[in-house]
Amino acid sequence: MPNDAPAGDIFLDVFDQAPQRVLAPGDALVHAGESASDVFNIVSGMLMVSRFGRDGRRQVLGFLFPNNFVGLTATEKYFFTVEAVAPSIVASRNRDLLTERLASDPAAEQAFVSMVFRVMENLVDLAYSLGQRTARERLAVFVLYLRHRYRLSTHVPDDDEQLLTLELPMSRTDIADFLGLKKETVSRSFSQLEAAQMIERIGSHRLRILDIAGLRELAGVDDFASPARLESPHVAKP
Amino acid sequence: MPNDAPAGDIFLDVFDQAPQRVLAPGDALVHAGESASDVFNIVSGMLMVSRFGRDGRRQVLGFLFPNNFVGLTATEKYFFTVEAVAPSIVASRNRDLLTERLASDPAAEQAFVSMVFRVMENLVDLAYSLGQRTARERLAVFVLYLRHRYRLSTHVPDDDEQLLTLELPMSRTDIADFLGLKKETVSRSFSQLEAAQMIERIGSHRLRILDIAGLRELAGVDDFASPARLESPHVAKP
DNA sequence: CGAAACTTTGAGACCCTTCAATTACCGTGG
DNA sequence: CCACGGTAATTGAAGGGTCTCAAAGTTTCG
Repeated sequence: MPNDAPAGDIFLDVFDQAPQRVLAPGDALVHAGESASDVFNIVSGMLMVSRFGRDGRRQVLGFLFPNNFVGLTATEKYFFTVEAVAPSIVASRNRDLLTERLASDPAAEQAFVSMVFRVMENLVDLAYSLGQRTARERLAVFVLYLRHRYRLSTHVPDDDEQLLTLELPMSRTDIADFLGLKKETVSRSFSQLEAAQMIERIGSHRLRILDIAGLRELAGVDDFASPARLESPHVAKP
Repeated sequence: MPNDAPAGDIFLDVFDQAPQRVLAPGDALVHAGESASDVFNIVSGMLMVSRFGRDGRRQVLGFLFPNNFVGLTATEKYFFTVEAVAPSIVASRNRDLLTERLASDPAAEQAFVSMVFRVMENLVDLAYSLGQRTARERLAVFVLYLRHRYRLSTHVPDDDEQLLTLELPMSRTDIADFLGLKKETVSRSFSQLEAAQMIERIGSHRLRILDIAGLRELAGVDDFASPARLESPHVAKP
């Protein structure tokens, strides 16, 4: 599941000195249907969470950055797949260890629950994008989303210059399956954002943000996080 | 947030003898942006959870049935709106009461967390529908979703005859905003399902399922719940 | 350096949307 | 109980955005 990682995810200390795994792009960390006995924490790199339909269609649910947790599930089996999109290192622990940690420390439990809610809000944002936004808008949101996640993961100030250059280790197909589009549409939409002077492509896996205000305007959000969360219009009953 | 209600949501006992509110269709229970100091439980009727964009676009996130909980949020403000779509009765409690209940009873806490994960899985299903399915498929899923939720809410056996007749108290626009479509498309897709002998419309707010196998085939799921959760194909790395 | 894979761009088709008109539903009042 | 008016739902026709199919260009990596 997608997942933010603000400072205080203290429960992540269960991964201190945990065994680590090295993943190459394309390597799977968990397959849907597998037993969910282990939980994970991203040490470095980038991973992708997705859900498959029986006919092979795929919805990417989010991307995972360093200090993001993997292992949310209601049942004892994962119903989503997690795989690396960039070379990555992942720490793993038995789920029971986490469960004990949470049970014995209310602050950790609290931090965990709060993380779960952040994941849920990310899913709500994704649903809003998929259901309501156009292709160009979705891509603008995506760029801001990546920037936001890089910022959380690096703890760099929000206006830092280096956040204007973004790495895109995933393929166009991955982006397409995240945004509910086809890869050709993703390419075309990138071209349009570039023509509008909002971004500049640097090769095919890096871009530079030229007009963040324009992107925010197009996306309809100030930051990626919390669009329309503070106040909003709603259907008036005459 | 959408929400299933299997038997053991024992934490709902905090709503015993709680004050109740009566809502008419269109009445809001919570507005996005409002303080989240209260939590709620649906006693009867049907409500709808939605998220608004600043330009007025709306994504409906789910529908709420009796014994569904309202009040999930990471922050102290709600970022979604909940309103009645049918005449409803809702019980309310101060959030602190629930917090104490959960803190003092591990079983209740466990049940609560499990409910949160179910909500999350519903959001994942929604994202999959919005991103990957066609209009007709989405509507087929919607019909099965309603049936599934009615079943959970009534505790009637899965093959019960009465689950073949469904009430649709919400408007076509509500359905459209749930499925990421326009109301005309919803109408047309209903017509197509009817022409395909899968459903029969009875007035505009009731329908009868004629071919549940066909709907499941079209939706790509056996039941509404857990499509592709058990096992799934996934991208092979050549 | 060269081949394979990925990305971009183009042209045409299709599905959903938009705009518009008709029909059905439903609450109100006679 | 029926007539009426307003709102919601359905259906039709035309348009637009995204998808499909195809080819050219670029990147990556052995």
